[in-house]
Amino acid sequence: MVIATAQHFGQAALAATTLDELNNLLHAITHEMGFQYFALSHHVDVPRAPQPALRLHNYPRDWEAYYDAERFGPSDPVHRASHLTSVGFCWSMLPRLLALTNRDEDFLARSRRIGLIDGITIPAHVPGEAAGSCSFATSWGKTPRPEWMPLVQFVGTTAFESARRLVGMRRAQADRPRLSDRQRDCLYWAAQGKSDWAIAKILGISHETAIQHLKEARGRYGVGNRTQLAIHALYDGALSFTDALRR
Amino acid sequence: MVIATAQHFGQAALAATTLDELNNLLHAITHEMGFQYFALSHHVDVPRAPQPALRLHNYPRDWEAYYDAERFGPSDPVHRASHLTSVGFCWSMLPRLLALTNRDEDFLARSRRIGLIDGITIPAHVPGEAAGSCSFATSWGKTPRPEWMPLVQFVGTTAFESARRLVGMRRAQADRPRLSDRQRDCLYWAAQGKSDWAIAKILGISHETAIQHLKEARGRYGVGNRTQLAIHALYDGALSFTDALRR
DNA sequence: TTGAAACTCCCCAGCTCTGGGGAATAGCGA
DNA sequence: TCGCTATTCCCCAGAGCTGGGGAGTTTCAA
Repeated sequence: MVIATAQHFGQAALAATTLDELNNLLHAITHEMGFQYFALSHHVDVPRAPQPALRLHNYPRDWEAYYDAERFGPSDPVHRASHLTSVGFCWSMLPRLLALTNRDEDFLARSRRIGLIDGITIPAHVPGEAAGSCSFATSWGKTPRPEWMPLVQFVGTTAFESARRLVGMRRAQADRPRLSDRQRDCLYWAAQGKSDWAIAKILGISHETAIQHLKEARGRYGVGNRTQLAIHALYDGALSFTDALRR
Repeated sequence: MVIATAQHFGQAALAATTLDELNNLLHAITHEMGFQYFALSHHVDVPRAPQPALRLHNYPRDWEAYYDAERFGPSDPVHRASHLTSVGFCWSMLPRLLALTNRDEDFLARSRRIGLIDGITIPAHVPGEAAGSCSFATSWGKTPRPEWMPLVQFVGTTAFESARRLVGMRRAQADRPRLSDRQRDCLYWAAQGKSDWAIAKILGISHETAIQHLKEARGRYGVGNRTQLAIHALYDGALSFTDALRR
């Protein structure tokens, strides 16, 4: 019974006390759902990450070495696609989700060659933390069963949450920079490509004041230019894409 | 059969062409899952939001007026809790998820008084977009059935994704510019705050070449500065936050 | 009342970015 | 072979951004 499987996994995963335990649970459920491989990770350059990052998987060993050597952690097309949606997706739908570069194609071809034929990736995002996902992959001949999607979605999300708790990912709301209203106003327009001068006109303040607000905003985020300022604000939700893309 | 219900909803939701259609689907599934109310929304001050924000619900009308008057959109404790996790949670567990202020307690008490006794909220985050969630609530006497959690999780996530697509949160694939590998390399570093000169050093090319690649990249996206270039590339997945935030 | 924070305004030097040109090489497919 | 794209390199002028100063008001909470 599918729903019982899900429930059982959910309870076990959230009760797990070590990553090893979770790893074993993932092994079992992966096969139970008809997959051969799983990979649960943060989308960072794991060996070089400054913060502890998640990575649990049973992909072939060669693959991990290749992956790290090429630093795919942050630019893996599957991961990039998972940043665009809140639901799980089949790898076969990648070309419809984003424009693949030559490198992406090479990467995917290579993955297939070592046995990762098709898979499903479940995104897992928590504002202010590194993006992550939980993938399940099939090898030769097998294809993911679409009717199991609800189960896969639940398992992936639950597994990720369990892992997050186990490595103590939760970041304090406190250490997130807070912008003042005026700083956000200026950033809002800056993110739309307006110059300091234009922002000043729009807000009805002097050129120097607009400069001052953005200077202060950069300081709060500890960055040295507008581009990084906008990116950080987007990431922590101070700014949204719908704010930034209306030109 | 639970899994069939989920599957059917998933297909219908992702095939829906209007918010009305989705609204009807949510009505139906809400009752099918044993709830009375649903609310799918972006966590913003909806009536004052500069950009279109999602909000579909069948909560009592009084509630919406109260909610907007008090500007709970961004500070609703249920929403705040949903920013701390990637899985759904029961409202009854709120006190274990965050420290509730007096205002929070008042808000929850008032919600209960008008018939929102208990509920489950499924977070839905996409990096760079306003945070959101999909909640299902019960009225008098009924309590959420924990064994339906996997189903609720799936339905909530899928409904949110469907709504996101319907309000055009995501741009069509067709008009998405494609960057060359080298352009993306330059942008990758530019998004990390590197100057043209630094990018050139890193990639081992001349200063002028780096400038040229970024010039061309701006042209492809039809934007006039680095900030907008980075934002557009982040939005369409050519660049990921983990690329950009690794300083 | 004291202080902190927000908001406002000003100056300047120097670095960085942008848009306008031009041009050569290599590869790939029609 | 021709044309297209990607990649590399170069010059320049002007606009824009950044970091370093300083300084006034208001508001709100301790």
